[in-house]
Amino acid sequence: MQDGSVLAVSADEKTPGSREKGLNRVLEILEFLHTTQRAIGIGDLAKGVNAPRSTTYTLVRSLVDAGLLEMAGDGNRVYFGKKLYLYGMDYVRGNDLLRRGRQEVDHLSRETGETSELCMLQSGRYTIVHSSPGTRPFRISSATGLQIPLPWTASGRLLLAGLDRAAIEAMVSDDDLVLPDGRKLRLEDFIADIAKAGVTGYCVTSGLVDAYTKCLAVPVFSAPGKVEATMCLVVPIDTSEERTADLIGLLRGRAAGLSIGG
Amino acid sequence: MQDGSVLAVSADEKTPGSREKGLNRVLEILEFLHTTQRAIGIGDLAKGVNAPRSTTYTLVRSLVDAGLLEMAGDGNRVYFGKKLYLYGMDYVRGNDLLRRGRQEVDHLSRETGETSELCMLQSGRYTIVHSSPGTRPFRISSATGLQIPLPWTASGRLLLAGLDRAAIEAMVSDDDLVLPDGRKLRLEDFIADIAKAGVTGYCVTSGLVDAYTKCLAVPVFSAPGKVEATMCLVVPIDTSEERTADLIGLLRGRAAGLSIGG
DNA sequence: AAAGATTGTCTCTTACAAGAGACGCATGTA
DNA sequence: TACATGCGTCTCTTGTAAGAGACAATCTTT
Repeated sequence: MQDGSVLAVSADEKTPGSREKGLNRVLEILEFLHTTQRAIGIGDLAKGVNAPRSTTYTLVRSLVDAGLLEMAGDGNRVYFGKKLYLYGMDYVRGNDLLRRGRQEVDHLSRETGETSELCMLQSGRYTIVHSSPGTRPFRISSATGLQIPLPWTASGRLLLAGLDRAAIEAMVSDDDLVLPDGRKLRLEDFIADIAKAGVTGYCVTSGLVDAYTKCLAVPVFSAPGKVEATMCLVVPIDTSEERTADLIGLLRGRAAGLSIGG
Repeated sequence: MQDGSVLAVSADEKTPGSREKGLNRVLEILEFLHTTQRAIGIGDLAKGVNAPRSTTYTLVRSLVDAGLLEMAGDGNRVYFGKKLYLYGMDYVRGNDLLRRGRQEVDHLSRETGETSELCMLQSGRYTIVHSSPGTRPFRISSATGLQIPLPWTASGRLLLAGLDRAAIEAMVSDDDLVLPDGRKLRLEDFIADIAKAGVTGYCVTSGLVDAYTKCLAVPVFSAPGKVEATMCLVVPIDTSEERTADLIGLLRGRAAGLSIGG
């Protein structure tokens, strides 16, 4: 059985006299910096990942030497380093879908004026991989790279299309089914949504993450039947039926262009 | 007394019964993938970084679980993962200079038709952080992220401007002074070049990396006197004096726009 | 079909890194 | 002048992860 608990950052403290593996500490550090989105002092970093100060200093030094982290302006703060940027560019280069998807998303948001996003599964969770803000006065933006429970989003329903019931259950925890406003989704309904989305080839959700927006998503295939990513538009919840349909049509066309044998 | 020997990838084998730290192995793995620029089998990866197979399997599993690496299409090859891309984007977001520099470079290459690059120091070595190919029939391209000895480039001379003699010597090994064609640069000449570049505010080198190109570089400052990056154009070696001067003027203007109090 | 190479998993040992904590040096604040 | 708080470095111990190597299961080659 898969042990899903990668990076159980805080939470437990199982064995009292247990030491944490250095690599795991590093992974936690990176993840922590990703959430803070800013340079942070090493002391605070140690607190943040709940690691001993001495260990943290050692690890940070290694990472800085390697260029994965950099000391930020002041002198005693750290943040991501150039190496990570370079590796990230390597990833983009080796990944046609991401490269073209980014362009398509930028293009879509300019064309429609709506916020547009490219989403993928990332270690079992929904992730906004690239987003381009719309031209509307109010910005509907979720941070790139943010991990969001799958049931909260239209894309989540598409990304799970094709998986069997057991696989879906394994990816969705009970907490995930609780929406930001406190409502609880029924697992049955979610699974039904997924099935429906798989058939219709698109998905629209209204007022799930917040009360003012509607999310229109379509799948991007990496192989027939395999949903690799989704493209979505985040529009005001009162967008007309007609415009919604138009936008979905547009999305589907573009997604088809991205897909490989869809 | 900085111990420069991070990632002494191959080379020594000092203590016979010595074990390598997991984190270092990971750093080597990442660096190796960066050089190969493609997905690679775990067995080959182990060979490539000269690590035991069992260890490599364990580490790769951790990294894949964490999303830093991904199993590539076939199923038994690995390459960089989405997480690294996300971290890289975080780096870009937190780094005004890089963000604006990338745009400027893209713009410059479109405007001049020449290959344009943004370069920075990366753990003591010259690194092409972003490059945009020119429109010339022959492409002069060095891979992004490639680490090149400082003395081979015009940018290298500018990046070291402001450092004292000792600091320069510490950053340049004897091997670095040997050019690709076998000629050996004198350290004195290199240091003199640096001083001159610091005063004139630009640097031109001809036929250093290869016999057909000339490199025009200007510094980008992050603080008065502190060279954070360089922008450069790679042009045919027979480019006229006049056009060269024009291009340098253009570069200087753009670099000034990027600099913060320069 | 036998021999060889490769792949993924597992076990066991011991070299060594994670961590506790002390230390000196800066700050800040009573 | 004392007292507290945070930073960076260092030392020493011990729990544990790196690594050697055996294993069965595929694929290639001959």
